[in-house]
Amino acid sequence: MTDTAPPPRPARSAGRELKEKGLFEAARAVFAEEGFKGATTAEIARRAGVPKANLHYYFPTKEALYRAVTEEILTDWLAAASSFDEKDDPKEAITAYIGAKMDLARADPLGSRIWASEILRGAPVIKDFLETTLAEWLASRETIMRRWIAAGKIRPLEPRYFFYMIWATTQHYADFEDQIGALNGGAPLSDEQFQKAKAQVIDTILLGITPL
Amino acid sequence: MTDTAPPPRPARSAGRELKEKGLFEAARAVFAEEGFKGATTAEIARRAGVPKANLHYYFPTKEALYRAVTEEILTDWLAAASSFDEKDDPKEAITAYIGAKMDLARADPLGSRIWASEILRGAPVIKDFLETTLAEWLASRETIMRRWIAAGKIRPLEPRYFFYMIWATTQHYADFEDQIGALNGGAPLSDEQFQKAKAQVIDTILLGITPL
DNA sequence: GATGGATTTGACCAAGTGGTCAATTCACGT
DNA sequence: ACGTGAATTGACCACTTGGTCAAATCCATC
Repeated sequence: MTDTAPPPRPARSAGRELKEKGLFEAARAVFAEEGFKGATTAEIARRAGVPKANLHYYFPTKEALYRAVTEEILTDWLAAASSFDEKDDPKEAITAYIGAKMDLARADPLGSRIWASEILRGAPVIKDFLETTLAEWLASRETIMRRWIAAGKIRPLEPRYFFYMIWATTQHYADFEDQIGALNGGAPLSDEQFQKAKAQVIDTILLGITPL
Repeated sequence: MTDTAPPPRPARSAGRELKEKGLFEAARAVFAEEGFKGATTAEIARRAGVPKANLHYYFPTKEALYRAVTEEILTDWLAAASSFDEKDDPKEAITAYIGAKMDLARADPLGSRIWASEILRGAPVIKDFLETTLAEWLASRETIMRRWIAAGKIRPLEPRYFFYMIWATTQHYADFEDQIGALNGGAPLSDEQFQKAKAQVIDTILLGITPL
């Protein structure tokens, strides 16, 4: 993920990677808050504590930085998605998947927000990912779901709308963290609250797809 | 909604309201795509087909325009929310509410996207609404839900996480319309597809909260 | 058709934008 | 100590930003 565009050749210095990481994280925060267009390289550099010119030494353009940030997010998404495949039993697979997605939303809300912001502006950068990798992932899991339906393990439903519900709900805890906080007396969800929410999401969805 | 800041007094001209409406709608589109900071008054004026200086005649600042847009969205949200209260039976009330929220997402995706974008940037403009009106709405509906739980009409659960699931899922169909389209072969959901999705969301959530 | 306020708009401005560049400083092998 | 390439950064540039303004135009009423 850090080999997107290293200006010179071997890129060995540990200090270099550290600074690159600082800019990378600052960029995540600013892109998450302001979106691609609203984010400014000056603000990113300021948060990373480096002069703006130095940012452009590590990342030639704002878009290169944004693409680097974006790529990592897609990787994380796929990693969480793989937890769907670890079990053959629908209940276990879905429990693991929702749990992984909830944990990802909790651990990396910025990633989820950048994704959301990217979709809101028409997904210019990740459209290809959506149309190929994500579409394939979805299609193959739809096949699995339909097998479960045929086996009577879950009730008949359109698998894709089922996944949309999972994506929406889990990502809501990242994207709308501020709204949830405002409704929680101004404080973000505690770990206990979050665990309870996670359990409830899992229970509700599992119950919602049981055969009648 | 149009009385936010009418420069002169009686504001009677029909032409005036029409032009204001044009700017208003253009602003909705641009704010939805680019967020508050990313949106430019020049772009809004361009889409509305008027010179930028004219925009500033009707709306003195970009923020005034944004606030006008935002206010209408909150009104629409509350209108849809009221459908929760029309029935005493949980099944009917929840069905009506989810249906209304899905229909709103379908009819006005821009409003939902502006809301999402506003939350993503920390909700500076609607924070007060979240902490007062929305918090009160939620608290009072939580009371209703707990009554249903006590009566054994729905299974025990934390009402607020239940509502988050509804909000997340319904708004997903607006905020992530482009993603859904990309996963639908590049075309937005047809009316039939959308109706099916709506029905499935309602069925899954209702089933997910039935007493065991 | 003259009056006067409502409306329109091109020109303009100070501040901010992404990005460049040359001059400097640093780290390290010799 | 020296040389060399990597890394740093202040100054700068062309362009865009939100917003202003005064001059022009419209239009209902007299």
